[in-house]
Amino acid sequence: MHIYNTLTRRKEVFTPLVAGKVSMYVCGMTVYDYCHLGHARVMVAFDVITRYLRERGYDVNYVRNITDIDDKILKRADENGESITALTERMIDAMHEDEARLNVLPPSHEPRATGHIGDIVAMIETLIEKGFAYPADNGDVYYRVRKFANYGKLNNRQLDDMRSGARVEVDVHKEDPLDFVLWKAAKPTEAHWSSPWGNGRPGWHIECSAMSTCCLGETFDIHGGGPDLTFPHHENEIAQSEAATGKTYVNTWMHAGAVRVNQEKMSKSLGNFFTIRDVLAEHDPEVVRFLLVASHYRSPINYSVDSLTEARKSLTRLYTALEGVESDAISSQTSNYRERFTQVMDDDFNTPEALAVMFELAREVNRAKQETPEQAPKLAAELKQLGAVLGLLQQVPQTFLKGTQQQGMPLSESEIEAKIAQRIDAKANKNFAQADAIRDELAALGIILKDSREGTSWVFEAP
RNA sequence: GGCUGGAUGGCAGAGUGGUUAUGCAGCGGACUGCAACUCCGUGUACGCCGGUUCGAUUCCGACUCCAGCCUCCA
Repeated sequence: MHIYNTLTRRKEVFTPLVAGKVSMYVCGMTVYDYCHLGHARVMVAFDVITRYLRERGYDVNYVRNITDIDDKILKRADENGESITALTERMIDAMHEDEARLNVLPPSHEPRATGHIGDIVAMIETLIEKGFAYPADNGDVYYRVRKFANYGKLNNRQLDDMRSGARVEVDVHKEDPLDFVLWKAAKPTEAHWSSPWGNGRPGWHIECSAMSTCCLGETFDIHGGGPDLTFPHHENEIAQSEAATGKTYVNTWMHAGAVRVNQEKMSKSLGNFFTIRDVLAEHDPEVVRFLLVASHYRSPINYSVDSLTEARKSLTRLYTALEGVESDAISSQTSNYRERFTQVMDDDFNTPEALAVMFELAREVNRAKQETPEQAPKLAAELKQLGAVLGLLQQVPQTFLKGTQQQGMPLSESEIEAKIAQRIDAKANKNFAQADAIRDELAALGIILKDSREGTSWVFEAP
């Protein structure tokens, strides 16, 4: 199995530290606002990775943190006139709701920064003892970047290049402009914890070093996150952890590609983001998930309503293949399709190729349905099983196809069924004009009828 | 300015040193009362210029353009 490692900039054979086990940490959300599609990308990407690793027999310990103390949280809570805890709890609940709707399985552990202040303080103390950090006279504690020889290795960056291009404000309390904060002194009215350096709160980067070490050990297999975290966040994590432990922090670094809108990165600072809940208010969550899985996890993906429409059509094809076939049969034998699926997923989780295999299998199912019906359930079951690895195709086909998850259904199911019954009568009486009129009437509303030997079924496609 | 990626057919999106990706859309046929669904068949492709090679979309170099990071952002 090969995984692309951001650190070495190439695909490498994946060998976990402990045979059969995978330790994985992914940077999660800072909970001051609702999650947007960029967050969804990371959630879904690492959900697929986890599902696939488990499918391959690995025991995966998947840790994804929650940053629940941070400047933006303080600011937002203040603006809203609510307590920090009220804000973060509200956003954490919303996040869990969003991911459940996207069929993202919960991580094995979800540590919160505020739950690990002791570990954070201990790590900072170690860094000070080893000379990699220093308390400043304003109560902050900083990391001494130039002391860490390998600084920049994840981003292939030279310290002096950075200095010339640095746009960071020069902080008089720092020894060097590149130094970053580990512990931030609190103003008297701000939320704080006590520490050897006075009341304060952790800097952003240190919490991930502390929590990952705490949950997974000093060295672990995979560290993941969004595309904008390689610098400075992950670079700083390496500096902190490797200075503190003297050991390799992470073997494989994985980063998801950006979600774009109009070819520009979707981000908080650009203000061009769509929240997950806004998108799900109008689209079936599985369609959104399909869209995210239809591109390779490292590729940028451009979001638009058209791309969702495309995703819905593609997914409709897969569900159409499953429609009207028993798909819960258990088949233990390894087929050619499953082998190919495994082969492409083994190559850095190539989900677009995996879907291509599934589309070919869907064609095979459709063929079987009309030529060798006794073979169809086995093939359909396999398609559904492969879908499960990607977190797709687990709905009852009719449920998906009838679009009950979708907004804008103009008629109730019973009303539609009544129309269909009328049309069947008309057809039985050879009154094709009336039958066609009913079909056209429904089609105008986005309800497409499909006749088959078993009767008439329908699909809802928003007009 | 430094560092990363990328440029594929009408659109989306994989991949490969010589042979069909896949999906959507298009076209022809089968099925159908007519359609839809489904099936069968089918067209348009690898930014630009050089190099390596028997042969490059695929490897190497230059160029152009796009995106990301270098500041909080997934």
